[in-house]
Amino acid sequence: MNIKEVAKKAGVSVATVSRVLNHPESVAPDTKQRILDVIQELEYTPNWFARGLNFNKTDTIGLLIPNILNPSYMEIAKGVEDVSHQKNCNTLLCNGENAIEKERKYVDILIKRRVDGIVLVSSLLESDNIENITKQGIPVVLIGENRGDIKGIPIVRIDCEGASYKAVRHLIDIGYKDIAIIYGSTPEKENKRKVDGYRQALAEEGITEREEYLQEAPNTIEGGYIAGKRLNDLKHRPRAIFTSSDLLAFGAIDAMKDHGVKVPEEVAFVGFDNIRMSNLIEPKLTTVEKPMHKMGVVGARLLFDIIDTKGEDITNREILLQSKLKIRKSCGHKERIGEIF
Amino acid sequence: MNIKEVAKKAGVSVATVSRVLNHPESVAPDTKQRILDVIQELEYTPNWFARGLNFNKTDTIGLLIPNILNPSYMEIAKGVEDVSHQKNCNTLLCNGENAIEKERKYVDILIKRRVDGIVLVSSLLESDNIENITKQGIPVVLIGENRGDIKGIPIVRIDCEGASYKAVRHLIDIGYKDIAIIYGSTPEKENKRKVDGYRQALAEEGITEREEYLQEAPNTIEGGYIAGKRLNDLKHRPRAIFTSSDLLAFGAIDAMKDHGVKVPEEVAFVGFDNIRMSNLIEPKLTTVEKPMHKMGVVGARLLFDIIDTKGEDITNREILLQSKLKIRKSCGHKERIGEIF
DNA sequence: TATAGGGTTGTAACCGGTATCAATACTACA
DNA sequence: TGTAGTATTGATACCGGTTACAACCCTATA
Repeated sequence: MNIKEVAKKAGVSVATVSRVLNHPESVAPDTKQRILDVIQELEYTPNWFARGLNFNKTDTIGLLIPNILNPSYMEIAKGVEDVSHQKNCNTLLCNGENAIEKERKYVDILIKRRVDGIVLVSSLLESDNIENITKQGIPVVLIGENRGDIKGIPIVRIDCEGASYKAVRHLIDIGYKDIAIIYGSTPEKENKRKVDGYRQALAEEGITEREEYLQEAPNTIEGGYIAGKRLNDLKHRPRAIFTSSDLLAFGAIDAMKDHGVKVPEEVAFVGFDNIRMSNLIEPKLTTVEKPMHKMGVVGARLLFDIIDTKGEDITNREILLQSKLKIRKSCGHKERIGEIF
Repeated sequence: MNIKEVAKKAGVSVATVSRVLNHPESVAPDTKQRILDVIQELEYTPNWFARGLNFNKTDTIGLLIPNILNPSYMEIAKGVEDVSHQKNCNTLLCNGENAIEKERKYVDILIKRRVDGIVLVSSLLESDNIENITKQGIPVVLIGENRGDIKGIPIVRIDCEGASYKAVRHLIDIGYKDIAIIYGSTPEKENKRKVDGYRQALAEEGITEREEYLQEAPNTIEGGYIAGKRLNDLKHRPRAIFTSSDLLAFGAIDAMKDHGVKVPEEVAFVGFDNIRMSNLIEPKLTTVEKPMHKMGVVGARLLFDIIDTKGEDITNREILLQSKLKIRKSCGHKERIGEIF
């Protein structure tokens, strides 16, 4: 089942067989046909390793996401995979599990496997880790918030801070003042920005910030539940809660329901991401629509641009996609709020 | 950055360097240390392809699932990945997108890449496709329903038919008679079994089956919505709906709400899978608890058993995991049902 | 002192391909 | 007919490792 067998059976040299596969135009038509027939008959496919050894190319990209059970990341992954598949390229999906050591380990593996490029989604990695990748000649593209100190690496993101500002601003506009935030503990930088946006909206309105209204939690439904419960246990309970992800909102809303607190009548909610489930829960969740699939697509395209052009000055590019607030029932209505507060 | 450089710098032959990496016990301690120092200094890692060419082993398994946006499959994937990662093995996650051609294409890629084994989750592939894999000496394990005609391939599954029977039986027990089913169009075999379980429960009770109560739909929230709407538009509307997945239930419940039909007062629901979201929607969904993560773990362990032992008569094994009905609010209460019907 | 045997190392064949270069055959043209 | 030019093919070095085998050194024993 190797090239020698094919060559022997077709009565040619291995070079000719190799040529049929790589430069078919340079082989006489009848010889070519004979060889192709033998290839088909023997179901021969060139050895993956041998090819790699010569070409040093794998037609594989690495995709590292923080958590494969988080639909928001999976939608980004889907976008990346769609492009990658279309480019006849395989995707090695790695699950960082919100742990920097695991991310590092995966990156090492990806480098070892000589992937053609790497997409990092909301990565926890620090700049020297990432530089280490590019130093090996492997292109990298970031999707989601940057750690801030990483320069020269192309990135696709949304304006988290601005989006959060607008979300909280909306709560203020419809009458809320006691607004809390539940933000994920990872990725740190991204959530810091969301907190910044929240703070800015409050500050602008002269609302003094309460420290106990800032709740950090693991970015999961369970995390949201715990943080929601904590907020609910406060003496001075918030009337509205902004969460840095929809999952956190789901958990917090569940906590409210479990403790007999009505949403949105007693506590309003605004989430972040607009995952598919966000308009299926009760009440439908007002949330920041993050163009997840598109982020994946754009990020992957950018990566392939760099791979195909060997990266001629595409680096340093930053692509900012638009997000917008999707207003649903979970933050109540102006009229009703007027009645209640 | 190749083995020659290391050898030169350490003043030894390439063979000795290679030995340090593969059979360190056969190298004199001081030589070994000197070489290790050079390796560290030069940040040398053996070329992936060259190693593969010699060992014909990739430390990679392939994992093919029908849809990466379906949380039910992702939980299985997580289980597989957990084991694989623990085994120091990489996982190549492939998204079949519910299309047999895409599955075939991915399997070809996985074979070409000489993965050490393949896990197929609820695959659409036919027996000859799968035999083609094992013929190449690549172990395969199936998770989820079998197509029925595939023999000699180990499989981890639950009793879909029995679970569905019990689910519908529960609806009957609490007083429902007009029970519809919404089942996913893929994977065909799995859903056929669920329909069989549904039918059996009805037949046992002498309830005549209505053809219009059998609704097939793509296994997504959107599919559930459409099927739910269709059922709702019937002249003789069902009083209870069993769905072959939670996603379908979510969509159908959403359709009911949009059309002002109360759940569970006017239509009861029972889903299948028990994905994380199923007890967050309103009303909390009664559903068949499928041990997804465990299925992934068990399936992956089985695969590694076969890989490690070169498959000595482990084939033919079938592991049946237990599922149970998780009763929540979406199918109403006996008392209340008594009032309504 | 000669020799057997273990420990350590180097040489070179090999894994399965690709690509360079030279060799050959064939054509066209002077 | 001689020769240049082109099309086609084969022999072989090479990609970067692993490993069988041989060679060497050294020590222990007869």
